[in-house]
Amino acid sequence: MLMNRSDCPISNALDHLGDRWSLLVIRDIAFFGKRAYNELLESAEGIATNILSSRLKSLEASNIINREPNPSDRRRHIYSLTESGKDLLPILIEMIMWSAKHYSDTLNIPTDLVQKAKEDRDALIDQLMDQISARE
Amino acid sequence: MLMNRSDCPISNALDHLGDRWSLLVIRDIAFFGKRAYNELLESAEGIATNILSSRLKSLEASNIINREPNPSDRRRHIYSLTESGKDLLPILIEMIMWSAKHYSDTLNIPTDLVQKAKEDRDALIDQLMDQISARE
DNA sequence: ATTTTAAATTGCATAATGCAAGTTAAATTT
DNA sequence: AAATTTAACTTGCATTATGCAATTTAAAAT
Repeated sequence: MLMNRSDCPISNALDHLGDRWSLLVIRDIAFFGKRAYNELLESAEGIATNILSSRLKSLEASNIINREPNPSDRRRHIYSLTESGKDLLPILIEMIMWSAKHYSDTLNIPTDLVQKAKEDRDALIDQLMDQISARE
Repeated sequence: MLMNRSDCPISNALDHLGDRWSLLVIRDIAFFGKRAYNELLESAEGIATNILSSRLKSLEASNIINREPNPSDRRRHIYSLTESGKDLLPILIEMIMWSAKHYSDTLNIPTDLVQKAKEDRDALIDQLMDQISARE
C-alpha cells in the first residue's frame, strides 16, 4: 500500500484503508466478532486467501489490528482491533447510514442500528465499543 | 470498479468509493470548492489525468457527482456533488477525526474543524452542507 | 489563420487483485 | 508412532487498476 501521499488527514486515512478489503476485515472483526483467519475468509464478499493475508499484514503494520497466538492451538492466531482500529467504528457507522439513505431498496440494512444511530449516535458508538472490548 | 459484492451497506459504500482516489475527489469538491477538472488535477496527492478522468466517470455513474457543461467555456465542465455526494460529508469528517486522534503529529490537522466536530457535530455538518449548497 | 488551452485518450510499465494449487507446521486420528 | 487432517499461509499466473508521459481534439484566444 502506498503511504503518506500528503499531510491531509483524509488522504492519510485512505493511505491506510483506501482499498476494497481493509474496511471489510475491520467490519467483520467489529460487527461480527470474527477473530480467526478462517472466520474472516468466510465473508459474504469472498476474499481470496492471499488478499486476506496481505490485508491482515498491512493492518497490523498500521497498528489497526493486533495478531496474537492462539494459546489453545498453535497453528492459529487471534486477531483483534487496537484502540485505533476500534476508533474506525464511526466511519463504518457513517458508511452504513449513507448506504441506508441512498440504497435502502437493494441492500440489507440493519434498521435497528440505523434507528438507534439517528436517535443517539454517541450512545450507539459507546455501546458497540463496549461490545468489542468485552470480547478480549 | 467491481459492483455489488454483497448486500452489506458497508460493502456497498466500498463498491462505490473503495479506492485510493474517489474520496479525495469528493474532498476537493466538498472542502476546497473545486469545480473544474484542472482544479481537481492540482491536488496535493498528484492524481494522474487518466485516473481523474476515470474516477469522475465512475462517480457520475454512481450518482455521487454531477457533470454539467460550463456555459462560459464549452471545453469545460462543472463538477458538483449530488445529494448523495453531499451525504458523504459525515464519512469524511470521521476520517479527519480518526487521523486527528491517531496521527496528529505527522499531519496537518484542521484543529478548528475538529474542535467544532467535538462540540457540536451535527451543527458542523449542517454548516458545511450549507456552504457546499451555497456554491450552486 | 495560428497558437494556446482544457479535457481528455493512448501506450506502456508497474502494482494490486483474483483464482487455483501447493506448502508447512501443528493437531487429530488411527 | 504413523498417517491424515486442518489452519494459515505462499506461489504462480491471469486480469485489472494505477501511474506516467505523450498525443489528440475541440474550443477559445490571439
